[in-house]
Amino acid sequence: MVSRRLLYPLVTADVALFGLDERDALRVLLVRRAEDPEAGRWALPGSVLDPERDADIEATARRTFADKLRLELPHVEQVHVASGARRDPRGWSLSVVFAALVRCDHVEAQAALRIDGVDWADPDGIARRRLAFDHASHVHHALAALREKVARRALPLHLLPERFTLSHLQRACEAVLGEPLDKSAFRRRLKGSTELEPTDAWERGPQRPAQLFRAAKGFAFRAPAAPRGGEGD
Amino acid sequence: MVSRRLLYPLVTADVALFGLDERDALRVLLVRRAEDPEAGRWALPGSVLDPERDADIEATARRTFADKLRLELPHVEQVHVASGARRDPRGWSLSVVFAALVRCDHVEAQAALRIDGVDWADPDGIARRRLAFDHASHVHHALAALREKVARRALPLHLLPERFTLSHLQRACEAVLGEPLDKSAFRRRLKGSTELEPTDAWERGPQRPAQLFRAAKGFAFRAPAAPRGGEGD
DNA sequence: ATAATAGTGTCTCTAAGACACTATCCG
DNA sequence: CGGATAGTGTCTTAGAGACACTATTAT
Repeated sequence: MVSRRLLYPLVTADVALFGLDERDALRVLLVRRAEDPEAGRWALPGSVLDPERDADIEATARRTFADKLRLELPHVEQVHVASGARRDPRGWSLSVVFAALVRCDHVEAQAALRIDGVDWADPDGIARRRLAFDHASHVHHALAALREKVARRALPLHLLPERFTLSHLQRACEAVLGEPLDKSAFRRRLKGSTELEPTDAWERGPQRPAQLFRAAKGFAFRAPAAPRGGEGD
Repeated sequence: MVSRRLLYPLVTADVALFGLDERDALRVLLVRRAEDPEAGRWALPGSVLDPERDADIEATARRTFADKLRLELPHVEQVHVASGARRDPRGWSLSVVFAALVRCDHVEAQAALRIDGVDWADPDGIARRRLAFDHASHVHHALAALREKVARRALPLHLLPERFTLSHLQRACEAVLGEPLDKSAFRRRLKGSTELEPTDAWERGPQRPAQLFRAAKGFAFRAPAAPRGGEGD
């Protein structure tokens, strides 16, 4: 084992899966590890690369959820690479960190393979939870990337149900950014957006009905081009 | 060999090193591979991870230049991860792509270990050069990341000599973006910037002298915060 | 009626684009 | 002087922040 590891490090994919709770607060999914290393500790869900099954490292990330939580990931995105000899007791390792967004209600978070607990945690309170390995840093990177994108006007529609009100979308953005947005400016921006489509449906409640919107065809969670010469990827 | 590779993939760091040529056009450094796989083909410089020497994967990237080109990298940044069974004939592999900026004149590009040629290539003409492996895609990712940052108002000072004029900086930004910028707006932006410091020195030539500037202490190649709630990392 | 939320109008401020203008060197 | 590049001033426009306002439901 050791001799192999000298040439070929352990490669894993870890996923920071974000969702909104019933109060529309941002949450990140943690699992409690049932086995060593770091048994009993909370961590991001992740898997070791299996070259026989995984077409690429993103497939490893997606497989994590098929195996452990029976869940298909909608939007997955590379965020960071952490590597080194000391981050995992098993030796030199490299983790590709992914960020993903999901509707919380889509998830039946059930414990599974090598996992004996599942929790939707407050991402800002992560520091106090002493996560396994360097996963606190992973959460930090993923959260920063997510905030950056939303601050740059990407719409986190993957956090919302298929149809949603503009107020709900605003709450989602506020949850990500951690600060309130101005309603008028927010809606002004969306008025001219091609990423949103109004529907005929209206949400009714104990107040004025709100129009429901949905993502336009071909929607992707991307920030629009920068002021000058921004390049799409 | 094969049995190892089933569990532990080949891990490499590839570097897209950008510089400006004597006409201030953007260039990316390519090397010609002297050995198989892909012998004779042009590629990005890169190295296989050596867990005994490399503290992390960025160290692998930096070592590439110490070994092959006797060059210290100033600014290095993760850009992308490419992975899969088919991108390298040796089997399942994972490459972390880094982008780096350097003053061209700092580089004596000399062929070295396993390299029999070195060239500063036009990054936009890369498609025609049929690079080794998936390195054309690497260049594309690195260039997109670089453009994105400069479009978002990060200053690519690492492309310039220690002291430079505002016109020179503008040419550097234009080279990265591939389009002209307005002089007045450009300078207006820099007037209030804390990233630049004027010096007492002036560049003289066959025209009006230009004031020389330098990077402020603690300068880093980062885009300023987004309009609302942008997070530093 | 009130509470609650949806949705709009308007004023101001800032940054940027466009572009003409002045300044200072060399020869 | 002309040629070249450095550096400035000014007009206009687009977008965002602030915030007050109107609209429509349930009870």
